[in-house]
Amino acid sequence: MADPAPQPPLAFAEHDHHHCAAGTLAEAERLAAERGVRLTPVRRRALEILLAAHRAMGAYEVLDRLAEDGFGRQPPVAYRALDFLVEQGFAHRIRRLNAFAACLHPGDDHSPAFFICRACNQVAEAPGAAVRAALEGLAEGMGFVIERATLEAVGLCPACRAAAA
Amino acid sequence: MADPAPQPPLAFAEHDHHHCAAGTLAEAERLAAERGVRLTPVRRRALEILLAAHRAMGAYEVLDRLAEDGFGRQPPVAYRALDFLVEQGFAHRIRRLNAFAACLHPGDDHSPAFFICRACNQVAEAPGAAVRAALEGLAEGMGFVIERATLEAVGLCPACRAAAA
DNA sequence: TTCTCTATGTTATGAGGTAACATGTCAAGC
DNA sequence: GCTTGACATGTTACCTCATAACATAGAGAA
Repeated sequence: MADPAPQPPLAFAEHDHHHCAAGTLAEAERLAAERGVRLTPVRRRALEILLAAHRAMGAYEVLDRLAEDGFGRQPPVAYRALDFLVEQGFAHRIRRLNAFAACLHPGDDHSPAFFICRACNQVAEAPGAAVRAALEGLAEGMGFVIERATLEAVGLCPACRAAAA
Repeated sequence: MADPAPQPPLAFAEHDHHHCAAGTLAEAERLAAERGVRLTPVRRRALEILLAAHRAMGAYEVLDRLAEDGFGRQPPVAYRALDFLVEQGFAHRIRRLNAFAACLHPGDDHSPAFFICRACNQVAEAPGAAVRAALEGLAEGMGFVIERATLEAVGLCPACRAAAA
């Protein structure tokens, strides 16, 4: 997975990353306690890794970091932690990239849309309510009941578009 | 890939399948000629297989059928044919299923949305223009330029919903 | 304490996907 | 009619992603 550009901002807009990561982690802890699920060391560490990277990461990449920290080095270790995070809405799976990314708004609206820059691989998360509504409109017409939706766009982020021009 | 239900209809509505398959194949041939690209035997056969199955199929499953018909039995044989079909808009890739499905409206609007029934694995294709527009709205706000979009919903089709109730 | 449920760790294997190179085929131009 | 170049097909070999199945260990309830 190439990573040529020097870390363009996440929502394609500058922000204080350390602050947002710490806040999100705290929020995840609060939600886990509230829901009676356990944010165990591996799970917590996996979330920290995703938050620190601030980009989509493959499961095996997360696994390597976990192994460095003394956790198991077999694939299920990473997949289990990541699956937990996704179930709880603390992370998202980006199917187009076979990768995972920390969720920046745990607890909110959970049909986010993703914008994936094909040049720098950055992923931006946007509230997908409007898109979801449009999809629901189609579904109703055919009697289909939506449970989960994958909304992913591939293209160029502002920075890479400027660089390419 | 389980296939428990007895082939519910594609757009979740009854229709003459042989007719729609033949028509789509003819249309694909016409478009290929018009565009100056070659719908060679493997490619044509791959499309026939997808049309006949009338559901999403994994690349290796398509490969098995191609091999039975005397084509190569190595993965690239299937992937190349399928990639061609996707490029030309004769088929779609369903990321959620790691699978491919014939397009029923080659030549039309090509940002279709897919509805995947988790019970019977049927996939319905719907014109995604409205959904696409909503996504464009989000993208504009952040200066992102969309090139391709993946719009996939997982849920229950009318038949399976009725069966489950 | 003991039982049970959940989480972690390991082995092994399945499924999806591609790079690189050799061979074949067809049509355009000499 | 031969050559050449572009594109298509076939093969080997390999990579990445993902999960099934089973063993072990901790945490919390009775």
